[in-house]
Amino acid sequence: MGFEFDVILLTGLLDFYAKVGDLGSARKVFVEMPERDVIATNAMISAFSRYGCVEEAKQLFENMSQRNSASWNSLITCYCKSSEVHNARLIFDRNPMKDVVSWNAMIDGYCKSEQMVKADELFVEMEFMKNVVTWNTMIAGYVQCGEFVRAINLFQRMLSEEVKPTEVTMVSLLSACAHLGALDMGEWIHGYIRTKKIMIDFILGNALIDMYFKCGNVEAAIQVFHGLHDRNIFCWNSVIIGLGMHGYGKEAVDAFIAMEREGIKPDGVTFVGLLCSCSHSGLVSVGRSYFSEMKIVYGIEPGIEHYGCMIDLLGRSGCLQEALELIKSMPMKPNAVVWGGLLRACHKHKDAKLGEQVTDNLLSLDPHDGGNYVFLSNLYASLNRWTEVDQCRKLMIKRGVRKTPGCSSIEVENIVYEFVAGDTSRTQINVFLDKIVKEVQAHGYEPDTTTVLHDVEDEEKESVVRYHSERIAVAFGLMTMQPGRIIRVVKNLRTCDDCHTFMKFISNVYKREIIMRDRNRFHHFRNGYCSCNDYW
DNA sequence: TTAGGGTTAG
Repeated sequence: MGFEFDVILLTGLLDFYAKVGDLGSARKVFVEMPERDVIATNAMISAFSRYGCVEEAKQLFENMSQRNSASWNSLITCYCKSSEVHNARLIFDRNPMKDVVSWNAMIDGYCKSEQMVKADELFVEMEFMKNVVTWNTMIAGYVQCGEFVRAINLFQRMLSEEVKPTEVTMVSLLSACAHLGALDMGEWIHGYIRTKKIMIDFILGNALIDMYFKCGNVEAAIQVFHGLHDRNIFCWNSVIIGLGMHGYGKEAVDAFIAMEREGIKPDGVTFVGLLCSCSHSGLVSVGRSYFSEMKIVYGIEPGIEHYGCMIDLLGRSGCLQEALELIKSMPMKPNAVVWGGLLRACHKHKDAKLGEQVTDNLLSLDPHDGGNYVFLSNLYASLNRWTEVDQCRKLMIKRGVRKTPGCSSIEVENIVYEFVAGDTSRTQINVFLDKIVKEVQAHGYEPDTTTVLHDVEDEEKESVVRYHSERIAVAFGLMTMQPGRIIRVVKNLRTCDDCHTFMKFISNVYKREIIMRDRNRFHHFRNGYCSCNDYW
């Protein structure tokens, strides 16, 4: 009795040390235990696994005279966590007492290393052994790999096989909806959570808030936030980031103040959200002062991402020199994002001299990002420097750099439709789009010729800009959606000036609200105006 | 003692 009690107690202590980050003490407890049973040894293996000490875990495992299934599973997890999926598989295959946990651990290992084909092979092989964790692992895996539609499809299969989803399932699905901008689907999941009375904890609450913001429904996001019993730093951060990306800079700052009042300490992510919010709303002095307070008042050392926000904030508002000085004063080496922010600012404020200087740095750091070349090319184009535009294009061809194709999606009746720039195969939509162009031209819209070079590497420049993906998506929305319904479009890149103007005209001429999420932020078009005040 | 979920800069 005494021995058992000791072992259980000491194992608990070992586990406690491991979980609070003190591997040394955990190991000491283990070594000094008078006797060690399987459970204690498994706990030690898990502790090693937590800290990536694969060799120690393996040694301990190999020396065990007796093992239970948890021993095998702990080692599988250990290899997976250290990205040694191949070794995990060797243990998995050797394991004589495979249970559902072994399979799930192995599937998760494949998911985390983005080997979804292998994960799916095991998933299929499991047949009736699958439990809800298996399904959750696969769904989360697809989300982590960016295969959002697959994740949703798998969920539908899960329902058809009558497996009862859990709050974990919901979190992954909401994350998929947030990425896709699939509001209808997100709302359906919220409804499902309510009818099935699924507990809304921190994580699920945060997933809902994030989904509503990223799908363009600010009010619903705020409502969920206020409905939560408890809010942790993730929830506050999502609110600050969400408000900022919709252009509610002042409200984001207010949220930050409210958060402090509630006694929650901001972290690095909070400041990314806060500075970014200031940047989108042109709150230059507020942003400057929060940046300077970060370390002194809040004890948070600014990271490269915070410098990135500041350079964007300063550059966008026209303080190009100050932005450059800040880059020079950074304690770390500036990366492509930092230089990219300044390049965009040079483009906006038509400073070709600084733009060239910045580009040298940028292209040496990130020679394969097509977007950078496009931006430089646009900068030259806006200054009528066509020789340089041409050189830029040739350089891209020489280096084999391709611009990411523009892609927009729109959700109609629960189905997400995707459109790619320059797609002229959908004749009906394009005919309709041409009609829209004529209509808004009659109301004063003039196509901006400088953005014709937005897609420098494409031969069919004309048709590409005429059929930028967001235009096709909006045309499709106007064709298929009931009058008065908000058109919501998600684009993978930043929208160009010309499309931005075009959307403003449509919102006025067709009396339609358009909410567009681009790579950077949200644009709410209504009555000929955009919520970003043309500042983006 | 073993498996699944959340926020972040161009």
